[in-house]
Amino acid sequence: MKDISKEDYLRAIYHLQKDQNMAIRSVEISKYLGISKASVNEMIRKLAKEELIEYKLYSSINLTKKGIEEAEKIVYKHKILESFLSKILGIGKNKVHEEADKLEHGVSKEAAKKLDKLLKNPKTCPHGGKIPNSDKKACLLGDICVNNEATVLFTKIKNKQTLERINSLGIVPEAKIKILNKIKKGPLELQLGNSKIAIGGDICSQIYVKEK
Amino acid sequence: MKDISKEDYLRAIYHLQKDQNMAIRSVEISKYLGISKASVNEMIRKLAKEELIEYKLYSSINLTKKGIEEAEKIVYKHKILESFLSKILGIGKNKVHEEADKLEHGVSKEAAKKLDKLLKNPKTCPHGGKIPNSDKKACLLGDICVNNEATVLFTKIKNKQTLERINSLGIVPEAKIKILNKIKKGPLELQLGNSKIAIGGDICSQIYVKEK
DNA sequence: TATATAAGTTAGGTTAGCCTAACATTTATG
DNA sequence: CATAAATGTTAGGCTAACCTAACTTATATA
Ligand SMILES: [Mn+2]
Ligand SMILES: [Mn+2]
Ligand SMILES: [Mn+2]
Ligand SMILES: [Mn+2]
Repeated sequence: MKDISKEDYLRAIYHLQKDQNMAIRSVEISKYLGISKASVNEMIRKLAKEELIEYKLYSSINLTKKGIEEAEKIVYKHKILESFLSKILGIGKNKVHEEADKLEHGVSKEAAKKLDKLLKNPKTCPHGGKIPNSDKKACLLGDICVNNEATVLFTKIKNKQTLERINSLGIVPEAKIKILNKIKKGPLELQLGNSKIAIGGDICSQIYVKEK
Repeated sequence: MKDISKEDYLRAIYHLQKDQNMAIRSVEISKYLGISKASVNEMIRKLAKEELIEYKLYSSINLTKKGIEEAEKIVYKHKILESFLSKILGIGKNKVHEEADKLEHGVSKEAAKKLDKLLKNPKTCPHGGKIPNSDKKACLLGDICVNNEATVLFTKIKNKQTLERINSLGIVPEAKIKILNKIKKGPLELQLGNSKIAIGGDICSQIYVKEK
């Protein structure tokens, strides 16, 4: 079976980037997957060559739009399988991740959709993680039009200070936002819950969202 | 994921040996799996080293008892998965083999048993093949005691003429037999349907059965 | 801001599982 | 029973995905 490793890397990167809400470091993939830094480095280059991730020498890593698409396909299968194993087969929640990690590479899109339906379209996996809807594609916050609404996926910010600021504004995964106003090459005004905030255009191109 | 190839080889060998009711040739594995003769030769040696098959240079191949056990584990998973994909998910019968071929390596024994129960313990897969019961272990016909009953699994006969004779007596996979009499180092007398037949002791050690 | 520590890279290797081409042995058949 | 065809083996090679050890670059902190 092909691409098993690539799929595991993509799912790992997606998970880490969402978890940290920023671009990730290769050592984290190494720790998450239990694979040496050298091997991770090798795979990182392959994924970059396929334009699934953005990566420069000695720098941090983040998924491209194409990478998010691919990652969500496998995350979707993984979480649907976990739900199936847990809710329908009654297998312990502590065991389902490991088994889904194997099955995710073999299950077809068709079968995953049928499982989804059988489960009555769950929103989350047994561990509480959101099951992605890969029908809606990710884009950058800056691409959303005025008056439209979107959900934050995660950012690709590199700097920790910048991230702190963004997080403290409430720009975190799953946050719902509405674009209020856009000034050419200037800041973006948006509604987030009850508060209105403004974000620089440069940062807007570092935030992945999904349009509602 | 480890042992994927080995499991595919074991399932292929089990299928072929049962299908032909005799020891098989490596070229058949090659054709069945779409793998070169050279590669099959390589794997054959590994399986023989692990005592999963019996094999001598330039000779035919058959599963050992241990090999049957291992093969049945994967055949069981394969057919249960096919049944699940077909009957519960409603995936076309023409597609389920391919998908089960991938999933069989990742599904746990526990999950397979739960699927089995969910399906209400089917006896056959969507293509009509018997789902093996790996609780009962295979042994040689000669090992069965007088008055006991058994089901033929398959033979490990090498010679085509010998096989013809055995097949024509009704010693074919799934045949039910009862041992009527055993003469030390002599022939075995057995009941097969309405007829009583006698089989030489040498042949008895070439027929795998499962005791009832 | 110098230096220690962490992170990332490179070089060199291993293993499983595949391949083709050439050669050896067995089996089938005229 | 000789020879052609089929089957099996060997030699040599390849790729993906891993590894360790040594080295380079970036980051943290005193
Ligand atoms: Mn999981
Ligand atoms: Mn996996
Ligand atoms: Mn099948
Ligand atoms: Mn398989």
